[in-house]
Amino acid sequence: MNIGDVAQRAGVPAKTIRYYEEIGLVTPQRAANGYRHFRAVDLHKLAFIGRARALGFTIEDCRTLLALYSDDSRQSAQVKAVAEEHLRQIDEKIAKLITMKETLSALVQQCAGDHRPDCPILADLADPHATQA
Amino acid sequence: MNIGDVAQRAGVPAKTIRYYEEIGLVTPQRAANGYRHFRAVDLHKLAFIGRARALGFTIEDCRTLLALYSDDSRQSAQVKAVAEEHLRQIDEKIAKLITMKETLSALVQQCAGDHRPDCPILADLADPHATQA
DNA sequence: CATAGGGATTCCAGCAACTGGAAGGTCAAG
DNA sequence: CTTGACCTTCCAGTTGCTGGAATCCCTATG
Repeated sequence: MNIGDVAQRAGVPAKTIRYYEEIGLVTPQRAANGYRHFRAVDLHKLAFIGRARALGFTIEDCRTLLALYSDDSRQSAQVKAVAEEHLRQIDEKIAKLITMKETLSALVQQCAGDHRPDCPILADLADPHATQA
Repeated sequence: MNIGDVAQRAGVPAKTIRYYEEIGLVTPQRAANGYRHFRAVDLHKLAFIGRARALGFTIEDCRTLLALYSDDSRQSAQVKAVAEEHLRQIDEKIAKLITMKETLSALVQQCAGDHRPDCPILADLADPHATQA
């Protein structure tokens, strides 16, 4: 299969696949004409990576997960550890975003949003301690 | 004030302040010795930016917000629009992260996390449709 | 007055993970 | 033989800094 096919089937852009090759995540063979030639195992690997990325794993995590995947002597605890650490980071991000959301939506609600210049959002950014309720 | 003072008071690293100058967010004066010289207004601006960044606004948003802030003829609706758009993006990110979290934590819960190689996390990444309950 | 320290300066490089675009080679169909 | 859809490489840009090297400046102390 050529890169276009794999891209479509794995749901990963061709550009991204080339990038993955560049950083050594995948190593497709080459045809005589210089085209990359992907076998079923490459496709499978790319789909794996695609799903891992969709779950927010970093590229380095993907590398680790792929290594574990093809390591018969792995222990599921190793995989779980990677996933749990990632889960922690997701939780952190969510917490941060929710804090932002709360602060910001409170300000947005206080803002008239009309033609007048007075704006509690700007007022808070300018000086949060002077925020007139 | 020199950059170190401003950094401390505005809660923005000196490196970052230099970067902000480079991209034209702030334009401190220069002393005879080449040192950046910050006035109260610069400090205020940097604190403003710092707070906006803490709320997750992009640098471009900061530029817009600063422009609105110093525009007497602004309409609060303009500010509100920027904030609401940002809020939408925060919501999107949260939603994405929560989806990830749900999927991933379900997998993590199914994983024994012991010395054996069998792992539903890897199994799902390898082939989500074959996931054996 | 020499020097040591704690600032400050510039510039270059790198992070993460792509993405866009230019310039060109290849292949199958009509 | 040409057209159009692929493919190739390489370079640059994205976002928002951050680290480090080499060098300069200022103040205080011995």
